[in-house]
Amino acid sequence: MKNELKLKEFLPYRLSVLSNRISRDIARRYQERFNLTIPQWRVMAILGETPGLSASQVGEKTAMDKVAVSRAAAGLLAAKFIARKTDSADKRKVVLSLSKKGQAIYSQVVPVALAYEAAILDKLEPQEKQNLSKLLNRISEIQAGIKL
Amino acid sequence: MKNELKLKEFLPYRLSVLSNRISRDIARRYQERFNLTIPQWRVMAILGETPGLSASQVGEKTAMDKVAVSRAAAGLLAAKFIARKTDSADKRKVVLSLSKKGQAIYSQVVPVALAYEAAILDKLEPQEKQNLSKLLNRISEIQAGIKL
DNA sequence: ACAATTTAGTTTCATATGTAACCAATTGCA
DNA sequence: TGCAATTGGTTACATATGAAACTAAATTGT
Repeated sequence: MKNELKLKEFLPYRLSVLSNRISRDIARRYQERFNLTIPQWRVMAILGETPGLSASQVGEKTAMDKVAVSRAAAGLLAAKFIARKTDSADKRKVVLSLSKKGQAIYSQVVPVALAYEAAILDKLEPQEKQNLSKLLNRISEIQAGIKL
Repeated sequence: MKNELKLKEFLPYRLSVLSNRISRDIARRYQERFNLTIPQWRVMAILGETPGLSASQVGEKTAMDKVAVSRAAAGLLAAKFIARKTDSADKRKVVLSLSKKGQAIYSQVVPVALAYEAAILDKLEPQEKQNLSKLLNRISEIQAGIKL
């Protein structure tokens, strides 16, 4: 059993540093070109995939808590990138979808996002990409199973 | 060329969600048991490995910016977990090292950190662990090379 | 030797984020 | 029914974080 800690080799640290670098990098692109924060973009991304979700469904799909969704939606609404109407069947719910304007932005942002991802993935072998994807899934499952 | 975005399959998103879950999980442990934030723990971790670093050296090694280091150090100093003295040769510099008390905490936190990591790594095959490590290094290098 | 620049670190201010309190609508069930 | 508990969402407050201004010390160039 190892009993010494080397930060550079510590998995949570390595993941965190890598992920934060990538997120900052992407955040800057979204910010500069489209004036979107990451949470805002996530909400748009999920609405672009699946329009007409309620705020809480957006939360589930994006792994954002409801406050974050609410705030992102408020910003997107102010920019008129999304529309928001209360569900007629359940008046607590709020149904979100991209506006015309939002769709236009969405279709501009998607290529930027995919290009960034491709800048990384294109340098990996097919086999490596597959390993990566499997490992991320495996680790996510394992993590979800860790008891406090 | 792919022209559609599925958030669940988007590498930066997957990395970010996984990394944030792990960080939150660990942060809670450090917080509850030792009253340490993640930046504070990182500073302690690096000082535990390499005592006597200056604040900026700590920043380099931990991938924290100087403001974060300064704040973490202030908190650790208040808790008397580290000592801080200005370098006699260069009086701008501040040399940090764990105090007795800090060392005691350090030796308690290390096993918690390693246990968390082991909870994940022990479920992977040796081959998978190796792949994971290589992939993280590869992607970090690739990321560092992406031009804005 | 000394003004201009750079470096180390801290402080300030503005923004982001998380937790908890809150409001309103719905559901459960006595 | 009718009222307690739950759910969806927003608001308020307290803390965290990042960018930029600032202070002090060291270095550079003349």
